Amino acid sequence: MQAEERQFRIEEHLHKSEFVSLDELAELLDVSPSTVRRDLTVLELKGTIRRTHGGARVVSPKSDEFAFATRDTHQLDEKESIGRACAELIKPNQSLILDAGTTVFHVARHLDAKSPQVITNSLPVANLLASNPRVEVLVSGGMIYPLLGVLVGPLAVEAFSRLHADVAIMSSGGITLDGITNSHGLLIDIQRAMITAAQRVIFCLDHTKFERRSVSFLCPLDEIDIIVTDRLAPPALLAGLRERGIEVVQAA
Amino acid sequence: MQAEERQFRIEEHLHKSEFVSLDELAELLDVSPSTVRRDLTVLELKGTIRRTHGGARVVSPKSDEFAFATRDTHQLDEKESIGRACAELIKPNQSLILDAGTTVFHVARHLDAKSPQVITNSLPVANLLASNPRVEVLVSGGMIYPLLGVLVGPLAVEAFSRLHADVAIMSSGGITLDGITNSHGLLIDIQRAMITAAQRVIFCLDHTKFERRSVSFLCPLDEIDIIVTDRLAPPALLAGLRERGIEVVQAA
DNA sequence: CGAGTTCTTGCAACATCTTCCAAAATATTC
DNA sequence: GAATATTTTGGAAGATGTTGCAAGAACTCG
Repeated sequence: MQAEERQFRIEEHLHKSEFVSLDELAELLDVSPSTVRRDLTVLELKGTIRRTHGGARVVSPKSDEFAFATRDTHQLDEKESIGRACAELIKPNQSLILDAGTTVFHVARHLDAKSPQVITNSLPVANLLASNPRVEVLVSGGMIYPLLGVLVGPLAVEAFSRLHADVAIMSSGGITLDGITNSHGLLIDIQRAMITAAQRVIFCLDHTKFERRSVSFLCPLDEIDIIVTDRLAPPALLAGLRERGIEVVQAA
Repeated sequence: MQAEERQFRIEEHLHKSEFVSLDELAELLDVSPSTVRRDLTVLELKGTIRRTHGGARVVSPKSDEFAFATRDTHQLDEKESIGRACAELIKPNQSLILDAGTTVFHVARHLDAKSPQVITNSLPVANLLASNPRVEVLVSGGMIYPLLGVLVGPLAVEAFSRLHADVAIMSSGGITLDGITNSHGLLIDIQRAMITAAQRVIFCLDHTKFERRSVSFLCPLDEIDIIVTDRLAPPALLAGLRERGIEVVQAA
């Protein structure tokens, strides 16, 4: 049987059953587990499926929650501790702008009743804080970018360009000594407006973002006040950041 | 069973019962208590549940669904059929403004991919449609009114006063021959802006809203094009509405 | 405070994954 | 069509992840 044929049948099978084990597939396709593994790797790269221990699942299960909230368990520990550490930097009664990244979502979870005013363009963050009567949540307008639940477009940019906050809590796709970069072009304008609207700017970046460059340039380093990261961030780059006057916090 | 599958079933179970004991889960999933503990730790990190001694609870009772979506089972059948009937009135490719009432939420559920452009100030509606990649959802900005998940305030009013749509689908607290009334003062300005922004105005009102007057006046009858209601609406008032040129649809 | 329960931590057994290599299948060249 | 590259496949060794258990710490409740 051809590789493509096999992979097609794996996809097909997954549409029916949400999850398949490796052995199941090996038997179904009558090939060795090794071959199935290779096929799964290809399919995962293609983005049509997601590998798990012992098998594979469809990319988006029936869950109606947003992709990142359920799917993204990458660097979960790191993001969690970054979230806690960043929340600790916030003083009571400060007004905050919250970016739409997955790391910032974890910050929101730790904010609790600390800050009475939060401005965000992230639906997951809005949903999270909506149930907390002690937090006042202002949602920017905008078009929903489906997978991530981010509000984008001119309405969002304008909302931020006309508001003001004490602190902006941001995340992005990459950081080098040349500055911060991010992958989604749609987000760049909004993030720029967020940075401009805030007195202080905090970036939450797990170690995988260091020394990485994404497609679009977001801002130079001198616009950043604090960077919160985890223990595994490369010391060399951290030293460089400190040299430029940026406060670096490493979460436990 | 897979770790993910287990965790999904734990979440699912918790949505039903608010609290589960460790032993209960261990038996349900047929794994050791240790494994359940580990799953709970992961889920807590993800933020979907909260661990307690001896088990786990939902993160905050009915947090991810807004009050009305769970609590309001009043006239559920009626609202459901009104929702369906109203959705049928929409022609493909019309742009819609969706109000934040519970009845309108049911309309959204039946829209499917009919209308590629939806504008709303309701978080529940936004969440609902966000997972549908074929619908373009524009969210008005605004402050979250916690219990209902409605976006209110100047940002919301302004968003609607600067947008335009073919149809506005509205609901409210009461209707008489004198016009439409609603209870939340905060919503009045926004609803007025919605009505102004739309070419045609549809009101979805179950029979309990008829001959009732709420605190604030919203609009006179001549701004309404269509009213969708259920079988139990009082015929006298319906006749009066028809006399004034309003199209009345009674859902089965 | 103390008895009982529940939680954390470290550990060993087991399953699964990755990496590498040799055999088989397929493609390419002359 | 034979000889030689290239790709694909299956398997083995070692790394990594997962699970259940037990001992000690921490918590709950009377």
